[in-house]
Amino acid sequence: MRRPGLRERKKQKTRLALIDAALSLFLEQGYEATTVDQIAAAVDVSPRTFFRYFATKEDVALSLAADGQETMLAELATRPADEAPFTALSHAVRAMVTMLQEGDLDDTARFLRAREVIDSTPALFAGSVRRLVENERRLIAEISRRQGTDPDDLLPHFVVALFTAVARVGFELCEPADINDVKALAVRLESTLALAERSLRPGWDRPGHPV
Amino acid sequence: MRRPGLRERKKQKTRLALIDAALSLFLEQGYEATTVDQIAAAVDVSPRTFFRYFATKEDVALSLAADGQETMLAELATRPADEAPFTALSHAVRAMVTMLQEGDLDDTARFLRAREVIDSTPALFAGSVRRLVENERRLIAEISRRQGTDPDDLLPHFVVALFTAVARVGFELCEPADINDVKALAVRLESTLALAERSLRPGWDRPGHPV
DNA sequence: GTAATTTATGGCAGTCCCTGACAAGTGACA
DNA sequence: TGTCACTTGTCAGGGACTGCCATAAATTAC
Repeated sequence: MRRPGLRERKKQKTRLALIDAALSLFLEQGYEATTVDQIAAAVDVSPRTFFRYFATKEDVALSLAADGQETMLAELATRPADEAPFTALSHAVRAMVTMLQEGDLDDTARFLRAREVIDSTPALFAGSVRRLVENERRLIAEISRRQGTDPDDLLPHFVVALFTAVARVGFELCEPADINDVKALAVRLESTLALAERSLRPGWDRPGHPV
Repeated sequence: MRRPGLRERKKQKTRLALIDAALSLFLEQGYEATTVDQIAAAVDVSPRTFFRYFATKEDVALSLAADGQETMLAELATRPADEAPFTALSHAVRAMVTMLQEGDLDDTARFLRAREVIDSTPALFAGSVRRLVENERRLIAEISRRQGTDPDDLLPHFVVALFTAVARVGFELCEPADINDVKALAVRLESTLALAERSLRPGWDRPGHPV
């Protein structure tokens, strides 16, 4: 775990600075009202450089969530192969929240701030869901690999789509109480997972159960 | 059911012409590669007019699916109030497919062509999911109205999100067999609905069941 | 320590999506 | 037929995003 070179550290620094500046501006004056020129100017960087860090304007708000998805996928890969798919997926999301609780305080605050902006901005919320769904392909691949089934089977698609739905509701903004700490977020997620658990028949997510 | 005036008929005609031209171009040279100028030129209409018919470039491909969602919502409103939420939603999607089967042949062909383009274009697929999710708000409102519960309750959110997931998988392109007729689409949808039916516990979508 | 190489950045020109405003053309209706 | 409402085209412009090239900084080689 050698600390990376100066160049790399600088890059991470500007990346975070861009995210922070963008989130502040989005909260202040709204997402569509702020231009990337403004964001770049706030960090004292050229607009061209902004697009070298983030492919699109919405990316700057969604990149943290994307990171979360990566850790989720990584966690999923470590789950025992004999674990039921939905159970494994549930543990994977939990790992994401756990990482938030254990991680750097600044990082956690930033993440929650991004969540707040995303939830209150339709365009960003849509983008967030888009990413979630795009990520399903990888989850399906991993699940069908674990089960040794064909990725084109209906079941893995169904399991993953259903899981995505649960995760989506679990991370949703719960009115009227703002979720401003990780704890409340974890509670909300757990109650949604529990609801799913008691709504589904045992063994529903494994092949061979039906008929 | 009086036929609308000339002005209205002309508008519908250009609308369909724009959709057809756009779908052809998208299939031919890809979505990103075609500009709205090209689409407008193909219909002999100014680019400005294109945006009077469709708010965005992706709208021209998604508007038919949006129409389908409208008929679904309308059907949902006619379902008996004592029907279980998920059952009512299932009947609502079925009504959409039925309408396709009974409707004009040109309309059906156009719809399937749009579906083909959407499924093979990541950007459009993403937009399609976005619309689906945006529509959830209305579905949630309707479901909680039927049940007499608070729209902020976890349950209606859960039911609708889960239903959206099922519908999404049901309309998915099933490799390697292309779904090029409505019949095959209906079959796929039914088998997904059946899978959901036997995966869920009876009464899961009504309040009071848990504990 | 200096030179050579790699990599990040800035500036610029240009494309495309999308919008507001105004003027001109076309159906609706008395 | 004449007035009114609505649709369309044109124009100007903003904002997102990209390719290209020159410059500056950090890394590596010597």
